[in-house]
Amino acid sequence: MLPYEHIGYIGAMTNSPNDVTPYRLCKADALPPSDQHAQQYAAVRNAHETELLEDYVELIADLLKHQGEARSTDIAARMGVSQATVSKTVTRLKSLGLVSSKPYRSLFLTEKGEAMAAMSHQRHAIVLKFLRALGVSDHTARIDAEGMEHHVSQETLDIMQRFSREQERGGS
Amino acid sequence: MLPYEHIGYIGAMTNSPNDVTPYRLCKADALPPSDQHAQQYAAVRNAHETELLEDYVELIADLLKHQGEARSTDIAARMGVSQATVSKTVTRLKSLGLVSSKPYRSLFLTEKGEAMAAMSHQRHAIVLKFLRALGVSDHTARIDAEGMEHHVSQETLDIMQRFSREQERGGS
DNA sequence: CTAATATTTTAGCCAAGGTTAACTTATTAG
DNA sequence: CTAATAAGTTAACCTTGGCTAAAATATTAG
Ligand SMILES: [Mn+2]
Ligand SMILES: [Mn+2]
Ligand SMILES: [Mn+2]
Ligand SMILES: [Mn+2]
Repeated sequence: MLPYEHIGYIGAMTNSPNDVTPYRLCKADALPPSDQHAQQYAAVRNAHETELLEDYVELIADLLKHQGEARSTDIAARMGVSQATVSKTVTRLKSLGLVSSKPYRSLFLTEKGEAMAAMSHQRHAIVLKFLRALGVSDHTARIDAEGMEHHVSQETLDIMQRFSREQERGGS
Repeated sequence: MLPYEHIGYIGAMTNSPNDVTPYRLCKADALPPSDQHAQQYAAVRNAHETELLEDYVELIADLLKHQGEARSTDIAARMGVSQATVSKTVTRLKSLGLVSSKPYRSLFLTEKGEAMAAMSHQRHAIVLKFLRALGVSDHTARIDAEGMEHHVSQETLDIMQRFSREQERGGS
């Protein structure tokens, strides 16, 4: 399958009345049709809604696994925010049925929370491994993966995984 | 340079008193040191602050280039939000010195706005091209790029660009 | 020129995610 | 056991980025 099959939108419909744009001028970087463009931004807004929740449950799962318990003071330190912020977000996580806890006590994940944590963790790992396989330094890969992970579709994840696997074999 | 040099954090310092985690159990996916971990999240929060601004100036530049003017009604349609939302965000862009306009008239970019738009556009283009070169479908690549672009460091961008270039030559 | 329509702005609302400061509860030292 | 310290919560505040409904301005049709 060849890349660059759909470059630009030469034949795309445009409903603006003053569409006198000469065909030749905007070759490869014309605007996508309005509705598709809107879909792109909507997908990003969508990702933003769950981003923080995913990071929290992932971190809580990691702390439970590696430290035995997930205290909100650790979360605050690891996230680099105040404890008050953690407290409020945890309240939200509880109201969403992702986390359970008694006041002043350690945190736990619900079934739903564990499911989300597992998926987030796997996705995070795939992206991180891919970036390292690409040749990105560990430090940078970790930073980029933390943000990118929330904006990578399943299709791209599959391709990233395949790439890492091939790299692993054929890697010099 | 071999990948997977720094896997995990076996030798990392941990200051938690109840650190009885057996060495063998958490091999490849131990938690990074607290301060580095916090840096990751801080970088993401940082990106979130400019994300929308970047998308706006980029879109405004695109509209100016392809349609001759940037009306807030077009922005609203392309972003998939209400005109009121656009109006408010444009007020913010103006207060940040990125956009200029007279009331009820079309929008323009300041020098600063154009600079930001140029950088954002280039970064966006690199990410999109990279995803297509990887083999991701055009539709998915556009969606993923719209979100990923804001979380990709210069180091990774350089590597993506090199990858796309090599793909272009050796591509079957 | 006037009336209808389209565009832009404003006002009032909301949720998320951050802050500091003050308070409450747990844990630890003596 | 009590006092000091650590951890967690709550209250009050802020900015961002959404929304709807209403008002103001521009543009277009007749
Ligand atoms: Mn993650
Ligand atoms: Mn993340
Ligand atoms: Mn962009
Ligand atoms: Mn974007």
